[in-house]
Amino acid sequence: MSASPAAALTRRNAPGLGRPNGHARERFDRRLDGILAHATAVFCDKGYDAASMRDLSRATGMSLAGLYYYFESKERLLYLIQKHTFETILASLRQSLEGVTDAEQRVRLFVRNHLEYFIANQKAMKVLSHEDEVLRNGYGGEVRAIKRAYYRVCLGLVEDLQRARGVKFSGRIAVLSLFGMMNWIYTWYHPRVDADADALACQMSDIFLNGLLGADRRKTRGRPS
Amino acid sequence: MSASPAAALTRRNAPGLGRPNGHARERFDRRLDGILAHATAVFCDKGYDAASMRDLSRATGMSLAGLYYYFESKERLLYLIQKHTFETILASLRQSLEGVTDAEQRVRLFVRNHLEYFIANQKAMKVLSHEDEVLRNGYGGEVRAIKRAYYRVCLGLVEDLQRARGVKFSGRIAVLSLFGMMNWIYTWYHPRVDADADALACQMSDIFLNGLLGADRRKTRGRPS
Amino acid sequence: MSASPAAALTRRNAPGLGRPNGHARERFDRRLDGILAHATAVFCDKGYDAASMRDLSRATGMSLAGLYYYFESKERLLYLIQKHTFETILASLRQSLEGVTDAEQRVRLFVRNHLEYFIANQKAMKVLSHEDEVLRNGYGGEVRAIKRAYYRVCLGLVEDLQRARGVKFSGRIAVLSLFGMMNWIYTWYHPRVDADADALACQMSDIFLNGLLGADRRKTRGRPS
Amino acid sequence: MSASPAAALTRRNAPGLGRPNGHARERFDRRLDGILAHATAVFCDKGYDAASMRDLSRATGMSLAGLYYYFESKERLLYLIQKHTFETILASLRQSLEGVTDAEQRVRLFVRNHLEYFIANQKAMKVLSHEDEVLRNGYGGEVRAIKRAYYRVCLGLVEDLQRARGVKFSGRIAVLSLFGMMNWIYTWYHPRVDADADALACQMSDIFLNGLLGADRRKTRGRPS
DNA sequence: AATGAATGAGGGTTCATTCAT
DNA sequence: CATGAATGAACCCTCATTCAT
Repeated sequence: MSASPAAALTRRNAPGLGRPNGHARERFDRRLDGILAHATAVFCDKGYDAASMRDLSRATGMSLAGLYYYFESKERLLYLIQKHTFETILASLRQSLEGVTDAEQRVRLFVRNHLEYFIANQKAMKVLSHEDEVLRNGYGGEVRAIKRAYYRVCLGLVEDLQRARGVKFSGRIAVLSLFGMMNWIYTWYHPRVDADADALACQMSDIFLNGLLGADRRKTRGRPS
Repeated sequence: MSASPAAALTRRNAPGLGRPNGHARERFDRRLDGILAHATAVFCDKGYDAASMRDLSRATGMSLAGLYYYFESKERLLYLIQKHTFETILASLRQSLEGVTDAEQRVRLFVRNHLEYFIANQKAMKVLSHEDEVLRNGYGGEVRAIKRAYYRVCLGLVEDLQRARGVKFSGRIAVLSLFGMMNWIYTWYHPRVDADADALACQMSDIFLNGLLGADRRKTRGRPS
Repeated sequence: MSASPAAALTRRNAPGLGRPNGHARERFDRRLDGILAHATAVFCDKGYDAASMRDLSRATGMSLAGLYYYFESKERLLYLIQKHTFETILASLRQSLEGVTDAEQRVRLFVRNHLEYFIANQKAMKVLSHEDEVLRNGYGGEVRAIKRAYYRVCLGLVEDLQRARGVKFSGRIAVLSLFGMMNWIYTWYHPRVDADADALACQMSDIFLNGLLGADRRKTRGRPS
Repeated sequence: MSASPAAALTRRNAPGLGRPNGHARERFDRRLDGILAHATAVFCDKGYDAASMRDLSRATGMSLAGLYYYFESKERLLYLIQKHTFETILASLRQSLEGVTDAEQRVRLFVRNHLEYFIANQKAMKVLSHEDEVLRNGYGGEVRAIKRAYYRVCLGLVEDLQRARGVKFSGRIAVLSLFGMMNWIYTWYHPRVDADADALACQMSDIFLNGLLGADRRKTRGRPS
């Protein structure tokens, strides 16, 4: 997995086509990542639609036309941000799960990975969560594909757990509820007042796992009359 | 609680100042509610920022200028939608809780009320959830105040439950997690494939309540190593 | 001369066509004059172009549509104001000059009449002076005709003076300079700090008359080198 | 004093930040001055409020959006016109007065400078005179400050004259009357029928100076009975 | 006698984007 | 490698005006 949003992505003006791995390319990528970071902050603060290319120009200190040297459109900028964010969290997840076999531990690791990344990259994650529907056609499809893959990993973990414990519930709703809990934090999380990622992951994992597994052990359940 | 967004709200051109409850007023309010409904749909589909007054004009079949006869600004339109939605759900909640004393039942009722309203008014609830930060100053403040009130009711119910069962956890995080679970459904709920509101409420309540209360009865807990 | 702008003017909806001098007509005219007065104030404060019919509606307390019951257009409103103002000042002038034969006195009376009316009806006079070119076609022509008549009266007085004193100068420039002096006061006159109309008239008459007549008695004249 | 409205003024898109006095800057300023000139003509003909940015776009042959590349608002356009006009006339005045000590000559020079500039730049001067109140806040304040300075220069000259000749009259009213005479010409001056600036200056100076100084030498004065 | 409801046209301004340099 | 200059389309909103009632 690339550490840089720029490195692995096709671009409009990929420099050094004739001389791969050149210094020019590195410099280009570094610039590009810088812009991406600023764009993330701007999209996070104002929302994709309300953010203008001029806002980005101001934030990056680069001219409007200069931006277009790196990115062919505003939409592509959002796409690059979202794709990179998703790919990074997915890669980090795979690494995290490696070698762990216990079903519950694996779910806990999923939650922790998600929240750690979320809190360490709050702005990007808000852009991912909040600007979920704006990308259309090609861009949208690609991002949705990664998202589906990520979702399926989680669903798989939860179904493994079901099998391991012999409990029955809707995996879909369980997983989507979990994502709700986790993704919603962009609306309320404040680093200075709220617990850190690990603590949060612990609490949410508890709620989620107890909620699913402890279900059959409690008495008063069911719909309110 | 008024069944109409229009009825209880001050407006730019309030007709019938001399004869309250007159026919003119009724007709006005009906028109206004119609516009509000269409606007809700448009804001839901395109997002507030991306939706233009021309979109609304098209959707309502009313001229652009005609829209401004009813609403002094696009922002006010969103405000009216959000305020009415919040007020209605709050009123419905109060009615729902009336006479019920069991702490767990009260939490379950909160969840059911929220999800029932959410699913019955999906578009409005998405606009409420998704366009959370766009309203500024006066409008924003008013809506945020109602939201805080709604949050506090929920927090109160959860703390009552804590006291009743003698369990300890962060009410804040519990409640915000619950809201996350519930509000996130606007990103995935499809009436034709997913369970109805009651069933959903039941499952989410179970997860949430078992998650909080069943915690001490399970063994393998805590952070993954 | 009518004391009311309304009485002598053709109107769109002249009530009581079948019963002249009826009470309805009187009431109509009174209403109309009230509107005219408010409109004068609004045009004075914001300028004709920047003033909207809504501003007038607000200022008069009458509905937008109600305004159109009395005046067929915004332009006509300005026309009525300007025409009435001009006609009144002209009528007042004629009365003032009646019986006076001394050429200088007649000029002084012209100045005094102008300034007295100007200061007593500052707002109307500003609207007259400042919105000089906005009226087009029919309306514009009519007002310009009265204005020309007024100008000619003044020119006549000055030429009489020339003949009486046997001095030579451009009557046109003299008269237009005088109008400049007088009309410009709408840009600076403050009732509380500046002298009253009579004193002002006296000073301006002095400047003007000494300027024209004392010319041949002074030595250092002519263009600066 | 700059001969170009553009040269001395801060602008939205000031090119050549890194290379002052570069060709880019010159080209920019030339463009800007051209727009300013067209805008002056349009404001003169239709009035500021009635003139639309689309009118300016048409007059300049530049796109609407292009206009905004040079000027951040319509109001700023008027501001630049007025400020430049005032500054130029003030600078020209200072140069004109230099070395001249005779009090009367100095007043005559003031008049001549004013009228020469007025007639050479009729449109700009009309915009200055007629759109006197539309600028608000910062813009208005700045222009008003220059105007006050210009007024004070004139008042100073007139007071010097008073002292030199030992005559008594209200300097304020004298000066404002003089401005009235001079500024009013935008309402009537036609280059083809009226005398040139010098002749006009001579006549107005005569009226004004004789008016003030010859006052005590004439007999029949004072208010008409 | 007066108004509520409605509109087409147009207002000032900003948008994402391009292209010659 | 990056920008200054420029644009067509669209933005939100207000305009003078009408007409059924």
